[in-house]
Amino acid sequence: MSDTRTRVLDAALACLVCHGYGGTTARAIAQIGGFAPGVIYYHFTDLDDLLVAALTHTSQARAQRYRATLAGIDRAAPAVKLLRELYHEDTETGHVAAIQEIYAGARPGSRLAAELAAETRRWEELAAELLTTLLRGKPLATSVRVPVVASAAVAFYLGMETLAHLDGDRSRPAAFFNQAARLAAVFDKIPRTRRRDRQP
Amino acid sequence: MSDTRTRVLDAALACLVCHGYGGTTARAIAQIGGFAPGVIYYHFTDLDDLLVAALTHTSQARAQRYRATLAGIDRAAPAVKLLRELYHEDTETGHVAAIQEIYAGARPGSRLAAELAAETRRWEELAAELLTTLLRGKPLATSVRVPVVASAAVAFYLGMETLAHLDGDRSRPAAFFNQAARLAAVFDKIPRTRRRDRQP
Amino acid sequence: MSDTRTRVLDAALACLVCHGYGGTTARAIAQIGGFAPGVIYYHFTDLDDLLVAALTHTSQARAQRYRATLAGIDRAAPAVKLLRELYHEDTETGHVAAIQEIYAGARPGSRLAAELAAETRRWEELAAELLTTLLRGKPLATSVRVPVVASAAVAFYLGMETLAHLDGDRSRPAAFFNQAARLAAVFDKIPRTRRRDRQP
Amino acid sequence: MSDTRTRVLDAALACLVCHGYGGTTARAIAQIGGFAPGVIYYHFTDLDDLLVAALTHTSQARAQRYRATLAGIDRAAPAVKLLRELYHEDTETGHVAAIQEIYAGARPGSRLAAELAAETRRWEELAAELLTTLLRGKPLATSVRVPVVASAAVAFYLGMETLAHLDGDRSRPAAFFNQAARLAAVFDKIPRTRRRDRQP
DNA sequence: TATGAATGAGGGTTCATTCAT
DNA sequence: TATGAATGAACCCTCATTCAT
Repeated sequence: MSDTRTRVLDAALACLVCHGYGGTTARAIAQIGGFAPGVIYYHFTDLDDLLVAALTHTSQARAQRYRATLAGIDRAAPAVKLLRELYHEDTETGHVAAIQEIYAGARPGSRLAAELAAETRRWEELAAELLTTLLRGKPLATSVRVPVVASAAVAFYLGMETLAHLDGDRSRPAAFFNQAARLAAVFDKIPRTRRRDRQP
Repeated sequence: MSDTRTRVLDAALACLVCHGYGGTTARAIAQIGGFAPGVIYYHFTDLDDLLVAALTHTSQARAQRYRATLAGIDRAAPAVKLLRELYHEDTETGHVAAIQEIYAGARPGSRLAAELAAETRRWEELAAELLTTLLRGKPLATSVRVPVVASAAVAFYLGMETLAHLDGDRSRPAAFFNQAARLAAVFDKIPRTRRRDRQP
Repeated sequence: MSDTRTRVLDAALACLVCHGYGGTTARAIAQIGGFAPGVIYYHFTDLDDLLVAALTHTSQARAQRYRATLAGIDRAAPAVKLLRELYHEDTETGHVAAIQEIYAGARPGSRLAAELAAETRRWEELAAELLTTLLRGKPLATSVRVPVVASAAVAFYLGMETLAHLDGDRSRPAAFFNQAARLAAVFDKIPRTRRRDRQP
Repeated sequence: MSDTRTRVLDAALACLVCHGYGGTTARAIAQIGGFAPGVIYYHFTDLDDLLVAALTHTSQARAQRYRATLAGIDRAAPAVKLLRELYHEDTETGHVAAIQEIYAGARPGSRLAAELAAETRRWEELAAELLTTLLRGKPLATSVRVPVVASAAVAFYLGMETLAHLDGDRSRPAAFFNQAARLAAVFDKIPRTRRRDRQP
């Protein structure tokens, strides 16, 4: 909770964004944050430990924002619109870039990877909630395993970000959202057949 | 074309798979390949140079295999079946794992990143060809920008692999292919409205 | 100003003396100084940076000593006597040997070479001051361009050291100083024709 | 005597000139000469061995040229004029630059250093011969130990070259020769007192 | 006689981490 | 609580040299 601790966390995220996982060294973080490298080891046992903390820090803050924004949305078109805005926020805050770097760098088996996997599951759950609401009463619902498609959505989001990151081309995500909006319009025209689901 | 050159390439790919991008050091590659680290620098100017060569090596070999396998397929169900098999090959050969590590590690702006972006475009083209064939005559075709969806497919494939890689869980891709098979069955039932497209 | 910084500087000079320019590696310096190689890079950005610092360090200290010792000397015989003593100090402190190695190793165009050239100009100026004083009022003065002869003196000193260094033969400089003393005696017998020069 | 052997020698000298002692590696020499690095080790046991051979190769050729050109010269002014021309040749052929690099790089105690010392002695002898002729019958001769001044001349020549090399400034040698010409004119005006020396 | 592949030691440099202050 | 100096392992890469061909 110390003020410095937060500064370190923020510096680590900023460092991931501008130097990448490989460039996120103790010295680089310290320089960005304007403190001595030793400080890191006062508040965290490890660089790995710091990264884990930074990951949950940003991920949970964003998840909360997503949940709050998407609450009550049950139609695809507005959902896509809001997601586009949220994604825009993600890029502005640097959240996605940082997370993406962690995905890139986390060694399977490490604590960081484990934490990242856990965080990923939370996002899959969030996506599943939204999907469930959107599919309620739709005939397509019978062909769709919600958790699987939720997971696929997260995977896609991650892959999209990886590609965007690679060549710094933000036009791809924009095209994706346009395409999604088009499909959402089609989807929203499919009538709901059943009214009473889940919550009796 | 030297024999050793190929050994170095293969060792680099193997190293990416088992040590990750960050662990793909000259020494690690040499140890895996059973040669002296200096050999690398005899055949390649740089580690970056080696990685670029390894990337195109495996990527183009796989692309050729995909193209050959998917030639002439115009229905979704068999396409999904073949893609599942091809993906299985990818994991067996280590191709995806290696590529995924390169995506993870390539610094934007580096030659490696540029090469990777170029390679990505080739895969997007391949996906676009398949999609075009599948969508031919379908009413959905009007709502779909083929290049965008092709690009999305590549992004999804990449993200899926990243997630699978993270926790070593291969069940996710399996679930994805199952879900895809289900949707493919639905898709294939949609009748083609137009018979004579593109090739008269 | 840190204590260690000075230790690194001294170790670098000592290393130049006993291992030569080519043998002045980070590791060799560290071993001589009794510290870890990494220390060098904590205090200096580069080996080149260290060498530049070491050069100015020793050169300016010696220049000051020369200037102080030779102040007010206006006759050749005592000048030669003092120069012989100063040269003896140079060899004892290792100053000449170190400088000579830097002359030998500095690549033209490098920062080290530039710094060395600047330092050389300072020595030429010092020599010019002495020469001016010695020549004041002598008829020979009309045949002598002071800056050129000063420059020649520095060149000679450097070459003499290079030769002495080559075979470790200190008898050559001794012979040179003897010869210089003999010529100085001749020179001092030439009467000054003009009394009132420069400073009235 | 093999043709290739000479090519290797020339390549080594050329390499010294353009890459310096430190850059005179087996590979660099081979590249300049247009042959495989292995060739060097066929004709020479060592890089050191090659440099020794290259040293004597160029040094003796130049010494012969100097001796032939200066034969019979007994007055200072023409001697300086010829030396200036010879020096110009030295720079054009790259002879001095190469030799200077060897002086710079030869480790004391090495065979190369020993050979260089021997070669230096030969140049000192050559200088002594010229000096003896010039001083014959001059009153100054009594104050001058010919071998010492000859040695000093060689040292000066070497130092001059080192300085010229450092900043690529060829104006210094030019100024030196001008100054020498002026002093030579003065010197030549001193009358010879004795007529019958050495050769009866 | 010449080649090109290969080796392994050692070069400069960076980094996570520790520790006295 | 924070600092900055220090460590030592490891990294990428180069080199003299060897050797099969």
